[in-house]
Amino acid sequence: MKPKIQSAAEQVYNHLLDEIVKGTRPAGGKLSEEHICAELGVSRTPAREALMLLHRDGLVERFPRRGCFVKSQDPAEIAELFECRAWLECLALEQGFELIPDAALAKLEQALTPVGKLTRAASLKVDDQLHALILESCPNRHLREMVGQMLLRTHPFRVWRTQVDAPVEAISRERLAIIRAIRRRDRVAAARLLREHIFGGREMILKIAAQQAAAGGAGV
Amino acid sequence: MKPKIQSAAEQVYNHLLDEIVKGTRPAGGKLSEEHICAELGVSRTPAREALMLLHRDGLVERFPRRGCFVKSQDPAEIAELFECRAWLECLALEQGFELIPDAALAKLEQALTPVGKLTRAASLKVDDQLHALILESCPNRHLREMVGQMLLRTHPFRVWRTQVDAPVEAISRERLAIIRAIRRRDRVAAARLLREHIFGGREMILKIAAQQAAAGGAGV
DNA sequence: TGGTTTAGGATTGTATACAATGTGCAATCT
DNA sequence: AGATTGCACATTGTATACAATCCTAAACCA
Repeated sequence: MKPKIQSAAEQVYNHLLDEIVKGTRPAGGKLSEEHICAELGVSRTPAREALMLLHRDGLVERFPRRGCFVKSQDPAEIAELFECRAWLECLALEQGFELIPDAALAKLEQALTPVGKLTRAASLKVDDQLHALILESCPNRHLREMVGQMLLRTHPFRVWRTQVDAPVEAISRERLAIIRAIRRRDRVAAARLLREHIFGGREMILKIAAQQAAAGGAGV
Repeated sequence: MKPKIQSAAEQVYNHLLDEIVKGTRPAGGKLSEEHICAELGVSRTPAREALMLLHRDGLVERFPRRGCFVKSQDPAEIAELFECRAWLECLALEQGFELIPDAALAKLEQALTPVGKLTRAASLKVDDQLHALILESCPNRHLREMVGQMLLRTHPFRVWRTQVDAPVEAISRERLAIIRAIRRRDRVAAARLLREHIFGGREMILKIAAQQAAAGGAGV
């Protein structure tokens, strides 16, 4: 493990990325360049660069001469986001289907075996690993990049689920079904289950968004 | 038409984008910040920003502390690029299938009618319009963005075809078949024809790349 | 009282100066 | 002769200063 020295711009980028993805930075919040500089102890140049990178990732909106804001998505946009992710991830799954190593799948299946008593954190971790596995097994680099972007953009919404009483066991069963379908190399079933899994997540997110809109008034 | 005042960074971006897409800047060529400044009469800050945007578009490679280069793609990468574009564009076509206005299709069909005597330029123009139509009719914004990126990244290779005696008439017939399939709302046929059309283009590009590799020695 | 205008402050866009790092060549040593 | 080390140069990364624009709000006029 080398210390991996990284530039100031990368540090700012990673810091802000982490905060946005984890939900620390509220959606719609302003990202003033000077404020970021003061907070992280760098000059405006790397701060600007980091904001541009976050804009590239679709996590930040930039308005010329007005500044940057953490991207706030209305329900329609969220729906489109998950829709697109479902398409692309299913595509990636189908393309790399034969390349997914059974050993990794077995490990994931084992991590899910006592489906009844899984903590939410453990379930989420397996979810990450499953989607990462699908991503990495895709042989087409461009598709990999795009699926990665979709995962990144939808990631901020995952924390929402922790705020609601998500049916952990049912969702874990969905994941298990996907993994087993891949293990027995049932292409169409795996793709269908994956799509349904992502769309199920979308519905849950949209439900929470509707609740928030009803409660908070102003959208996210 | 407002003059649409644009920032220095945008001007540099548009300028370089145009040059790269049109093939004026040779693939693999270095893009020195200072050199660009001197050429376009701006300072290094907007030049850097433009290079970052081109990097985002996948048209420029950035090596830390070493500089930027026009992205040079080996045949395997080119193949992957067109493959990914075919998948995404077919997806976009299917999603926006019913939304493609017949009037626009009719216009394109008319522009192709005397298939025998079409200039290469006219044929390319119709190609642009056809793919733009498919892109714009897709209702999912994220998918639109991604298909747009794919079109951008594959665009530099289109000029290659002008260097070879591409069978203009045959390709025009392919386009006509796609348009007619959409007009009669034959979903599966349209998707299949579009995929074959893009893959055909890929094969042609790869053939030329192989020729260039054989002739020039060093890759693009 | 309500709308318009204009000064003020704050923030982004751009230019430039400085610091850090990589590259290439030449001199030296084995 | 070949490899290696050291130095000079070129280029990128960062910091800071200046210019242009936008937002706010108070003052002004009808």
